[in-house]
Amino acid sequence: MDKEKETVTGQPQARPGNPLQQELIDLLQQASLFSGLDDATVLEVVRRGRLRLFAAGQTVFMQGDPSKGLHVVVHGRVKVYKSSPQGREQTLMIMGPGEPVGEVAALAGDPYPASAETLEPTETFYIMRDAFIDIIRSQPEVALRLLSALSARLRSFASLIEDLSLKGVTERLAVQLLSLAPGCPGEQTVELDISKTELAAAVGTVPETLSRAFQQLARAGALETKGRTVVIKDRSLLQRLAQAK
Amino acid sequence: MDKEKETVTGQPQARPGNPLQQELIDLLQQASLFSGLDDATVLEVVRRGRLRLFAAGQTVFMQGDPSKGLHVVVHGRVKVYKSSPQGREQTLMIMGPGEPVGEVAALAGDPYPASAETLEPTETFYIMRDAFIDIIRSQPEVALRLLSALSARLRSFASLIEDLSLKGVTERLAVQLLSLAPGCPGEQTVELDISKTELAAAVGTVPETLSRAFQQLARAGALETKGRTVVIKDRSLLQRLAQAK
DNA sequence: TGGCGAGCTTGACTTAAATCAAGGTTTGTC
DNA sequence: GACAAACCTTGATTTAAGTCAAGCTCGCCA
Repeated sequence: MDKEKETVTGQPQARPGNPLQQELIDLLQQASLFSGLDDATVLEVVRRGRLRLFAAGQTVFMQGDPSKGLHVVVHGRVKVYKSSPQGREQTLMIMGPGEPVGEVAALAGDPYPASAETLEPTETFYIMRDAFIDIIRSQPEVALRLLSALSARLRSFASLIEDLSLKGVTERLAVQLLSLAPGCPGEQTVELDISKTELAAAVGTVPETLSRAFQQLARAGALETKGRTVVIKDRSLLQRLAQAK
Repeated sequence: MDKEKETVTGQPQARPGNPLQQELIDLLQQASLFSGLDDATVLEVVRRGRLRLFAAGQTVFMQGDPSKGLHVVVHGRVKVYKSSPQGREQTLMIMGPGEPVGEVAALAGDPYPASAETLEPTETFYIMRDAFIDIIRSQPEVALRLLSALSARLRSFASLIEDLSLKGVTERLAVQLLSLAPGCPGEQTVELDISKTELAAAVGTVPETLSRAFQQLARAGALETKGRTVVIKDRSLLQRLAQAK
């Protein structure tokens, strides 16, 4: 697996614009940022951006890099994270198809406040900063949608802060698992879509501690695990275990 | 000091509109959310909101309350925080004059994701949700300003997450102190504008641990403290001590 | 001015979680 | 199908930070 990094300025691949434009328009209309806009507007957006391809594990941007534009994930997944000099990482969010990445930096023109890398082969639609600013200025609908995307993110950051500060690792893991499992009562099987090492970074801990947290939840009777498969045996118990320590 | 709490629905005080309108317009034009707007627009905003007065330590809203509108701090300060059942608190941010409070909930119409209380006697300008939505729809400028306010907040939340997850208490305290002190080199005196107990909640710890963190910084020669006065003796050392543990 | 109380500090102790080290398991590749 | 490389788990140890319990300091009010 080629893990060679690539700076923001490099262009992994740019597809020719014309034959695929309709496909792209369709894709962007799925994205919450642009959905519900008329074709002409989306066409304008498409004209001003381009597709970029990334291999699995490739860096999309690094914290501190100057921001030149923003990405909308077309398919694949992008992890946004902070890392310490000692090599520990805290995942801030994992963005999937339709979700924007790097828009905060693009808005302000500041350097990226965090790093981003792909978790799997990923394609993004990339819009340069100036074009993006034009679009939100001329399309109030887009600005409103962006506002609601940022609000949602603020809420999720606030609860991550709460959990990191006021809860223990086991509680945070329980929270995370509950958010992955769509929430019907009774037994329920969840297939993790990331490695446990990645899950540890998302929960804010190291793999060893994550492993012990899984043990604790299993010993309590809330779940069972086998590899990446998690069987939630007692959702309401798990909910109780997710409360502050 | 009357510490009696008051729900969001209660109205602490509503000033009569007319004679003070010009004063209010001036105040709002200072607020980053509305600055640079023409008088007519601001007048429209003023018409659709009202002033509210809060005593020191009074609850502005509680996490989970239904959100009815948003506040812009006119004077005083409001602390936004999360709290655990065990009574520990994590401060998310402290908002001063001109800054909006509760706008994320107001935008989405969701319950407040955190609680807020005043740190001192405070006056806010309060706009009901519907009026606020109207304003951002009809005033793209306001939407853009709100976007930049939310972006700034996201950046600060992201770095709080990073610090909580990847740094120790002493490092976080150093970060906090650096952000309070405007940043010229050489010796510098900072007067804390909150109690050390409040500072502990902002740094994400308890007063006992905060006290020991101050000791450590003092023993290292970075600063000296006396009551609420902090003398930064070696700013560059403090910056080094603020790096990840 | 004296005393009361909140806020702050200090010390001893406990607990949670990171680190270190090693062994086992899965996965993917040739 | 065998091997290597990640990935994951387990145990032992260390360290950071929270808790508990006093005692102190300072500002405020009677």
